[in-house]
Amino acid sequence: MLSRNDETKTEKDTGTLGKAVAVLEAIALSDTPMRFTDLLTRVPQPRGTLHRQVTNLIDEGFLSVNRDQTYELGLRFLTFAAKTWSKNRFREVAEPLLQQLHDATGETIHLGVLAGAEVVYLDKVESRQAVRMYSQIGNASPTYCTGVGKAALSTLSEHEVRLRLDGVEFRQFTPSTLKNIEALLAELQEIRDSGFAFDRQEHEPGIHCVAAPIRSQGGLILAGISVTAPSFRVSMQQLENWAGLVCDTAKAIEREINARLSPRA
Amino acid sequence: MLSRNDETKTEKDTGTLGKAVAVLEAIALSDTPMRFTDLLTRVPQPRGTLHRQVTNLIDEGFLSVNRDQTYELGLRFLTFAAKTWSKNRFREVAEPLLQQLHDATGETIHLGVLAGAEVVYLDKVESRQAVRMYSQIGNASPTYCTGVGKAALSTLSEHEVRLRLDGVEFRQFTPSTLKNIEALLAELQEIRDSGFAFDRQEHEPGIHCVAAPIRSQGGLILAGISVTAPSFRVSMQQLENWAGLVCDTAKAIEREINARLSPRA
DNA sequence: GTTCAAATTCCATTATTTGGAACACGGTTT
DNA sequence: AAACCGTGTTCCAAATAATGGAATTTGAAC
Repeated sequence: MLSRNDETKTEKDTGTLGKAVAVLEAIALSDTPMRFTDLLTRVPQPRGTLHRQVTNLIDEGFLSVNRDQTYELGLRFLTFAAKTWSKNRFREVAEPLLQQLHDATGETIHLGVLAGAEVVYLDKVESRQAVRMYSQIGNASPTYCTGVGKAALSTLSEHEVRLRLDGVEFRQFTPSTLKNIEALLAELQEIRDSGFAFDRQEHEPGIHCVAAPIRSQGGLILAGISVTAPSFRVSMQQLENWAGLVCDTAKAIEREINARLSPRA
Repeated sequence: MLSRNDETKTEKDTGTLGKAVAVLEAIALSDTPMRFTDLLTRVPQPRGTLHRQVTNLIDEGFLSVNRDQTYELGLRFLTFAAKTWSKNRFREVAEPLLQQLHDATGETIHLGVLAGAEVVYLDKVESRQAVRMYSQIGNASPTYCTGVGKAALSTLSEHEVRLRLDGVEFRQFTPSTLKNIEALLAELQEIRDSGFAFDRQEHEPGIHCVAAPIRSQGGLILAGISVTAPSFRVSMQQLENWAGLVCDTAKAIEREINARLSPRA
């Protein structure tokens, strides 16, 4: 569908709602507590306007104020997220298969889906809940340095990948993080050939993984699963040995999803 | 715009935003997948209007469409929730103390805050992650049948409680669920006297707990913590023994919060 | 190929948001 | 005490974005 400006990207302010979201993002992205005036400097809006928006967001529970007049994201997000998560059909279908993969490997399993230029983690299976709960689920990570991200991107054409990552900066998390879009495209081609992706400590030092892509609903959902492990305990060789298993699981999830979602059941 | 009841409580539609939220709630509350026409029957809006609202919500990532044209809550909620949770100062401060309480009792600890007539769980500490992650955190439960809920309510006057619970139906989850506001008020008085609350299998059969209230930021935050256990393993007597510990922890959290939040640090 | 219901788009009307400026409040300085 | 300043809050005519009835497209079933 030909929208207003199609050639570039998703546009900014979807009217009133878009502006409200801009406020929420400003608060979400800052790492220091924000007072009203701080917000004012980050959101290009006059005082009166911003104040009313903030008030509305508070009324709806998407923001809350501390006594020192700093703002925090509101509990409403937790409530909605709980519903989002528990009712997500994709996650629901994948869950038992992720569990199987965990049982087979003994390592942490991630399920992530592509959202714009990032990958959002939808589920995680691990034995000991060492890390706190929301630590990973819901997290948005870059695509270019994660196994799941690269796997998911590999289902797209070079052109589509360029479009999607347009303007994304290749932040160097570790020495092995890919440097630019060309390096990424080259690796994506390898992934297309082999059917699976590695993250060779590209996002976090000492952590690597093997991942496989999932493409569902005729490309509406692009996702991936991975087996993640610390490099001191699990070798690259071991990851390679798991690759087939990961791919099989991905394919199985794909089949399940398409079976359950294609008809209007 | 003549709203129904203006003088009593918070009103409904905070303009455009409120309507958008109404759409999201309609989708969140239904247990069956919703198509466009289904939505139309639940949200009192003309086709054109609703359609544009839905489109905007999709653009922002708060909704997503499946191929069969059913709607789901979008991943954006997970992303925001992850931020909400990890940056929540209250939770952050309480966390180590909850952990201590868990170590001392060996049972599941909940931290919940009052939001309107409900209590939303902010954190949970348990040894084995038997239940899946979003199972409890972010969940909104009634106040009148949960330990945390009753504890939190006990910090309010009778009048305030009546206001807050105005229009809330006392759903009978179990035989011991409180029947009405009078029964609740009577019990709240006992809780005020003793300083702690019980949930005597009032929400879920076989599950009971002991809870204590937390009041912070001059009443801006009303919350509670609880030690929850299955009744077959932990007796009411044991819960009573823990009551003092729970109260102490609640008080400790209260002090921590007030120390950290009162000045404009 | 036709039919029908559902989803989507259109656009003049209308209601809501806007934003500048005035007001209120708490703390600090003269 | 009084003037001051940096906040946050409220107001209201003007501007803009949302509205909703009707027309158009889509797509599945016959």
